[in-house]
Amino acid sequence: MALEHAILVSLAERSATGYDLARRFDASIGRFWKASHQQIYKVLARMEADGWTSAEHIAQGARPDKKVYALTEAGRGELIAWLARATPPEQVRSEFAVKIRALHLLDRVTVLDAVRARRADHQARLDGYDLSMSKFFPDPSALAEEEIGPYLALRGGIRLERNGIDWCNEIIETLENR
Amino acid sequence: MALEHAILVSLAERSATGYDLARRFDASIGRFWKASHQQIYKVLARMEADGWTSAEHIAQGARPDKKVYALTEAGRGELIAWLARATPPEQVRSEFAVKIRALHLLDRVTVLDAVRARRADHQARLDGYDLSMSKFFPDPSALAEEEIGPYLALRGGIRLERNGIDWCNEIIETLENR
DNA sequence: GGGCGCATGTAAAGCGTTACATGATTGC
DNA sequence: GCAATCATGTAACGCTTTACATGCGCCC
Repeated sequence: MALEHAILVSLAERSATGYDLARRFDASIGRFWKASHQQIYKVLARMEADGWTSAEHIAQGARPDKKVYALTEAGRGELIAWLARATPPEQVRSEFAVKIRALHLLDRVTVLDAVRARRADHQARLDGYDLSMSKFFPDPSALAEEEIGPYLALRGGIRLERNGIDWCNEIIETLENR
Repeated sequence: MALEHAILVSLAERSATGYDLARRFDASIGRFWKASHQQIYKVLARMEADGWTSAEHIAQGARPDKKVYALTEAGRGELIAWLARATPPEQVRSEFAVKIRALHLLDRVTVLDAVRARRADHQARLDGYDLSMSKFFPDPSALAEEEIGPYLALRGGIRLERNGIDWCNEIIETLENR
C-alpha cells in the first residue's frame, strides 16, 4: 500500500490539515503506520493533484494560514476499493530479533540488560494503550458502529505489546536458567 | 540498522555466497529481515570495500563461478559493536491494522472473509515454524550455546503468529456478536 | 521443449529519513 | 529570555522494490 491509504482512512474519520494528520500519525493511526510531516505534505499534494482530496484555504489572522483537506468522492471510492483489495501479508522487520539470533556473541549480562530495557519499553507503550482504552472505550460492550474498527485496532496494539513482553520474559528465563 | 548487520549475523554463522544469503533471507533470518538478492549483492560489494568481508573466488566447471564471502576481523568487530549498541524500538507497519481501523466502511461479510484469510495465513506460517522447531530443536532443554539465539528467535516468530491468530479470532468474535 | 536451480549483477523509480527553513503567539 | 505550539514546506541522501539481463545443466 502506502501512506496515501492511511491518510485516506484518517481523512474519512475527519477532515484535517497536514499538521493535524502529522499529529494523528504520532498518536492513534501511527500505532501501525508512522509518517513524518514532510512525507505527509508531499503525499497530500499528490493526492490533491489526483483528485482524491480537495483543500480549503483558510486564512487565520494571528496563526499561519492553513489548508484543510477533505475526501472527495473519488478519494472515498479509492479508499473503499483499497479496503476491499486483498492485503498481502506484511513482513516483520525487527532489528531486535536479528540481534537475539546472534546473542551468544555477547556476554549474558549485556544481553539481559538489553532485553529488560526492551521489556520496559513495551510496558510503557502498553500503559499508554491501557490509558487510551479506558479513556475512549470505557464500555466495549456498547460500541457505536464507527468505533468498532478503532477499538479493535487498539486491541491489536495491546496484544502486540503484551506479546513483546511475554517474549522478553521467555528470553530472560531461558538465559537465567543455564 | 540496516541489511549489512543482518548479513554480518548470517555470515558469522557460516560463510556464504550472495546466492546462499538470499536463500537464508528467504528462510530463517528472513523471518525478521527480508532482502532480495539484488539488495544483497550491492551491500555485499560495499561490505567488501569496507573490509568487513573477504571474498574467495571459486570457479566451478559446469555451474557459474561463485564468490564465497567470509567475515574479516573488522567485520566481526563491527558485528559485536552493533550487537552491543542499544536497539531503537522498531515501529510496526501494518496495512491490515490500518484497514481494521476503517472496517465499518465495508460490509461485514467482506471483512470477515478477509480476516479469516489472514488467520489462515498466520496458521500456515505457524505450521512451518512448528516444523522447524521439531526439526532443529527437538529437545529445547538441551541446547548448545550457539543454538539458544536461533531457538529464541524462532520462538519469537511462533509467538508472533499465534498472537496474530488470537487477534483475528477476537475480531471475528466481536463482529459476529452484534 | 519448458521450467527450475545455480549464480551474478545493472538500472530506474519510488519511498522514507534527516537536515534545513520560516515566523508569530503563548506560557514558564 | 526560551521553549513549545501552530503551520507549511524544500533538498539531499539512502534504502527498497521492480524490471531487465545472462547462461548452463538437469529433470519431467
